[in-house]
Amino acid sequence: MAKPSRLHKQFFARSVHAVAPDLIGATLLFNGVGGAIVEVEAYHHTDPAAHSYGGQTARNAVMFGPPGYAYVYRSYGIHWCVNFVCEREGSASAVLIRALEPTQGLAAMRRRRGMREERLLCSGPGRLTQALGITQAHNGLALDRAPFELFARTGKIDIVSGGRIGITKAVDLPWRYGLSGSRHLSKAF
DNA sequence: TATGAGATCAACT
DNA sequence: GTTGATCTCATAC
Repeated sequence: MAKPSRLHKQFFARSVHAVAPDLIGATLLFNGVGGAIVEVEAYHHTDPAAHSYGGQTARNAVMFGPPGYAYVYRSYGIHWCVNFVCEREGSASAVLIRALEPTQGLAAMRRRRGMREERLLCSGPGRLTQALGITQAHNGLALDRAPFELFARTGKIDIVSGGRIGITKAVDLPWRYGLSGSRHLSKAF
C-alpha cells in the first residue's frame, strides 16, 4: 500500500458536501492516537441544525474562520464534540466527526474511556473525543499540524448517507455519511 | 432488546 | 430559565 498523503487546508476549502464523504476512510490521529473515520455529518450555515445558523457568536466563532481548523464545543454539559471547518472564511460550515475505527493508541483510548470494548471506544462524537483526549482547549487548532494528523484514504470504499442523528431540526436532510458495513458506526444507517 | 431518566454546563433568549 | 450535533445505567418486558 502506498504511503498515505497528508490532508492540508486545501482539502477543506471545498463544499462541506464534498469534504464530508471524502473524510470517510481517512485517518485521524490526535497525539498519535486515533484511527479511520467511519462516520461524519455535514453542517452548513444555511442549515437550521447548524450552530452557525443565525449568525456568529462567541461559541461558534471558529466556524466563521478559515477552513482547516477544529471547532470543539460542549454538548449536553457532558461531552465534547469536534468539527472540521470547511469551505471558505465566513461560510461557517463544518463537518462533525461522529465515529472512527480505532487503530492506533488502543491502550490510551481504553484508559481514557474506562472500557475494553474496541467497538465502543469511538462509536459516537462524545466517545470519540473522550478516547482521543480532545477538549475545549483544542478549539481553533489547525488540522494540518500537531497534535492533529490527517491522512487521505487509500483505495476504494463504499459510502452510505442518511438522515442525521441527535438533532431536532432539519432531521431529514441526508447529510450523514458513513463507511458501508462498518462495525464502528454510532448507529446503523 | 427497548425505553426512559439522569448527569451537568455553556451559550443563548 | 431553557436548551442541546450525547452517553450510560437502570428498569421493564
